[in-house]
Amino acid sequence: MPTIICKTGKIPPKPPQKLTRGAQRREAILDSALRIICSEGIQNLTTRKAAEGAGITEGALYRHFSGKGEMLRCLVERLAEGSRIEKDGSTGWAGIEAFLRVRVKRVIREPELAKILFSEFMFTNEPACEDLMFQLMHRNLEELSVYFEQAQKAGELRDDIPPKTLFRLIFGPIRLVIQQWGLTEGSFPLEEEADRIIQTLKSILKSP
Amino acid sequence: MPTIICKTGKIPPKPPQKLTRGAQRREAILDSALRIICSEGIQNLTTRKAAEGAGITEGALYRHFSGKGEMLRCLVERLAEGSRIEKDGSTGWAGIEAFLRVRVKRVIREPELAKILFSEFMFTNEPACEDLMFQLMHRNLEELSVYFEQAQKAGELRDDIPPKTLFRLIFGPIRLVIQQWGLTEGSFPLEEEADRIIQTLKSILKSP
Amino acid sequence: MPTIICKTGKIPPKPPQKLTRGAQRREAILDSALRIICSEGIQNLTTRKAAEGAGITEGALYRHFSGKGEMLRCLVERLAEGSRIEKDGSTGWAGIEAFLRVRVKRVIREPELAKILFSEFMFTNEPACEDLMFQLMHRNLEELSVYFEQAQKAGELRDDIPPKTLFRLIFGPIRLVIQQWGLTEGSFPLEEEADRIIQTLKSILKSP
Amino acid sequence: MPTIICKTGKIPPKPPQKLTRGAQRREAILDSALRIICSEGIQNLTTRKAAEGAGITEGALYRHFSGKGEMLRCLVERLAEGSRIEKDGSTGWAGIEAFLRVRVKRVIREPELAKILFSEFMFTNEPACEDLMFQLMHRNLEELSVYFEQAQKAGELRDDIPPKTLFRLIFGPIRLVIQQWGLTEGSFPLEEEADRIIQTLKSILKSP
DNA sequence: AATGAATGAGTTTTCATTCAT
DNA sequence: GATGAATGAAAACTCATTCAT
Repeated sequence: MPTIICKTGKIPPKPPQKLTRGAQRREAILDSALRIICSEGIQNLTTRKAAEGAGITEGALYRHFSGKGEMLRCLVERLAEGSRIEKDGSTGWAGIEAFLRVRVKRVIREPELAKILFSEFMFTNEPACEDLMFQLMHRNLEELSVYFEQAQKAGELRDDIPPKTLFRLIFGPIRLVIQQWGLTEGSFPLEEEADRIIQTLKSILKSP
Repeated sequence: MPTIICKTGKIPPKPPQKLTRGAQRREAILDSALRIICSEGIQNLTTRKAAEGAGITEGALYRHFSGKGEMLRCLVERLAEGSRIEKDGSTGWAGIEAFLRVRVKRVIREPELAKILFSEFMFTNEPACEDLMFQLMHRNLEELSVYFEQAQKAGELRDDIPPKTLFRLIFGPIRLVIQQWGLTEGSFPLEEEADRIIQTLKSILKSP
Repeated sequence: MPTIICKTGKIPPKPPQKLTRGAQRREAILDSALRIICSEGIQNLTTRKAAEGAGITEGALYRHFSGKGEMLRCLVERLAEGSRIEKDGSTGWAGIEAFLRVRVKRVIREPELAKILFSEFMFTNEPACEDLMFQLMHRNLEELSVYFEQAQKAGELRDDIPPKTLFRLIFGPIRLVIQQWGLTEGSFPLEEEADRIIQTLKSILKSP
Repeated sequence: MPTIICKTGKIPPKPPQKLTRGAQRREAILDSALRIICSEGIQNLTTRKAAEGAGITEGALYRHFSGKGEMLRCLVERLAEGSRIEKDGSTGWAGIEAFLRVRVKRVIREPELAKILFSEFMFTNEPACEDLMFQLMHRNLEELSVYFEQAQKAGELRDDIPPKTLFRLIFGPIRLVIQQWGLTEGSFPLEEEADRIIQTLKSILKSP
C-alpha cells in the first residue's frame, strides 16, 4: 500500500494524503521514540519518555499502539519504507547512484537517522522487528541487483563481480561514511564525501 | 591460542603472566555480558544476568566493577583492544590485507563479535564509552593510512584517492560483510566472501 | 477538630476546602511515614513500609512524591507548620503560657510527636530538611521574644535576662518534659507536670 | 568498675590504664561510628563505613564486635559513661554546677557529641540500646537529686519544688543550649551562654 | 482520546554477615 | 587479626501495562 511508484520521475516532497488526527498522533509518538533512541539509545527508550515527547501521558500511548513492542515495530517499518518511497525512474548506473544519493539526502534531511539507519542489530532483539530488518536488507540487494544488470548490459559496470560482492563494494562504503557522519555529529560535509565515493566507485568499477 | 608470535622476533604482546583470581572473575563477567548483549541486545543486559552468567550473584558483581557503567566501559575497552594486538609485520598492500583478515578471523573465532564489533552507535549512549568508540575508529584509519602510503609508493595502490575515501572504500565492504554474516547467524562462508572482496579491491584499486 | 476559631473573628487559617483525592493520599503517606519513624526509628523508614502503611504499593508512592527525600522534607514541613497554626490572641505572660500549652496539647493529641518534635538533629542529615529545622527553632525564638517584651513591659517578667537566655530557661524545661514523656511512652501525666513547670517558671521569673 | 571517685577533686585527664591493642581497635571503630552518626545520621551508618573509618575492612570489624548491634550498644555505653567519670567531689549547688559544667566542657572537647548526647530517641529503636538510654536519664536524675537535697539543706536552693521539676528546670535549659550549639555547628560561645544560664538559675532558684 | 492513579515485576545498588585463605 | 570474595535479603526507584473516570 505505501509503495508509490512515481512515473514522472520526480520526488513528491510529501504525499498529499492528509493524515487523520489519530494517525498524526501515531507519527508524533514515533518521532518522539526515534528521537529518544538516537539521543539516549534503545536501552533508554521507555513508554513514558516516548509518550511525553509526543505531549501525551503514558496511558494515552496505549490508545495508539497495543504496547511498546508494536510501537517499535511501527517505527522500524517507517524507517524501512522511508527510503523506498523516493525512487525515481533512473536505470543502470544512474539507478545505483540515485539509490545511494537518496539515502545520503535522507540522513541529511533527518540527521538522527544517520545513527540508526544501519544499526540493524539494534532492532534484531526486538521480537517482530527482526524479520523486518532482514527484509529491508534483502530488498536493498534486490533493488540494486536490477540496476547492476542494467548497468552491466549498458557497459557501465564490469561484469566479472557477483552481485552480492558488488552490493558490498558499493553499499558498504556509503553505509560507513553515513555511520561516521552520525557518530561524529555531522563533523564533515557528508554530501561531498559521499560524492567522492560514488565518483570513485564509478571510475574503478567501470567495464575495463 | 590467540597469542600470535610476531615474525620479527619481538616480545609477544601478552606475556604469559597468569591472570589473578580476581581478574579472572572480571573476564568471566565481561564474557557473560558480551554473550547477553549479542543474544538478547544491550537493552536486555542486566547486572543480574551478567552476574549469573558468570556463576556469581548480583551483589558479588559489585566487588569487581563499581557498577553497570564501569562494566560496560571495560567491555568496550576489551573489544577495542582485541584487534590491535594481532598485528604482524606486513607492509603495503599485504598490510591492508592482514588488517582486514585479522578482523575476519577474529569474528570467525568469536562469532558473537560479528554482531557488535561494528555497532559503534550502540555504545555511543553509554557515558564514557563514546570516546572509546571514536578512538577505535580513528586508530583504524591511522593504521590503514600507513599501509596506504607504503602501497602507493610500492605501486600497488592508485594514488589519486584521498586516504579517508580509501579507508571507506576498503573497510566499508568488509564491515558490511561481517555485519551481514552476524545478522544471518553465519549463513554463508565468511572467509570466502571476504576473500572475494579483498581480491576484487586489490584488482580494482591497483595503480592503473 | 484542630481548627481553632480565632477569638478576634478573623478567617480561620484552614479554609474548609476539601483535600483533593491526590492530596489526601499524600497526607496518608506522610501519616504512615511519621508512624514508622516514631515506632521504629528513622533508620527503619523505608519507602515500602511508608507506602504499605498508606495502603498502596511502593511504586505508587512515586506518583505522590519524587522520592524518599521529598517525602521526608514534606513530613518535616508539616511538622513545622503544625504548632504555628493554633496561635490565639494572648499577649505577655499569657502568650508565653499559651505557646507552651499549645505544644503540650499537641503531643497529647498526637502522642507519637513527643518522640520527634524536638529531635531536630534526626532530620539534620536529610538534605533540605536542615534549613527547615533552623527556621523552626528561629521562629519559636522570635514568637516568644514578642511575648517576653510584652510581659516585661507589663511587669510580669524580670527584665534583667537577655531573650535568648529566657528562651532557653523557659522552653528548655518544656522540651525536656515532653521528650521524657515520649521516651517513657506516656508514663506520667504530662499536662500536670507541664503545668507545674509553667507555674514554677512564672513564680521564679516574675519581676522582683 | 568504671566509676572512679576522685578524692582530690581533680579530674584525671586520661586514665593511665593502657589500652590493649585489641581494645584500641574497638575504640577506633567506635570513634569512626560516632563520627559517621554525627556527620551523616544514624540512618547512614553502615558496617562498611564504620570499618573503613577505622582503617580496616568490613570483615575485620566482626573480630571486634559480634555485629552492628553490639557495636552500637558499646557506643551508647561509652557515651553514657563519658560524663560520669569526671565527677569531682563538689556538693550542694556547687555539685549541680559541676554536673552541668562537666557536660558543657565535654561537648566543647568533642563537639560532635553536641548533636547526639541528648538525642535519646535516636537510639531508642536500636534493640539493646533502649534500656541504656533510660538508665542514663535516670542516673542523671538520681545524681542531681543528691545535690538538690544538699543544696536545700544548705539554704542554697528553694525547697518548694519537687526534684523532678527541679531536674527539668535546671537540666532542660542546658540540654537546649547544647543542642542549639550542635545544630548551628558552634555558632556561639557555648561556655559563656551556659554560664549565663547557670548564674541565672542560681539566682532565681535560691531560697527566698 | 486522554488522564492519573495503581500494580507487580523488574532494575541497579547496598547491606549485614559469613567464610576460606 | 585481617582480607576479599561471596551471599541473600532488602533498599530505592523504574517500567510496561491496566483501568476507573
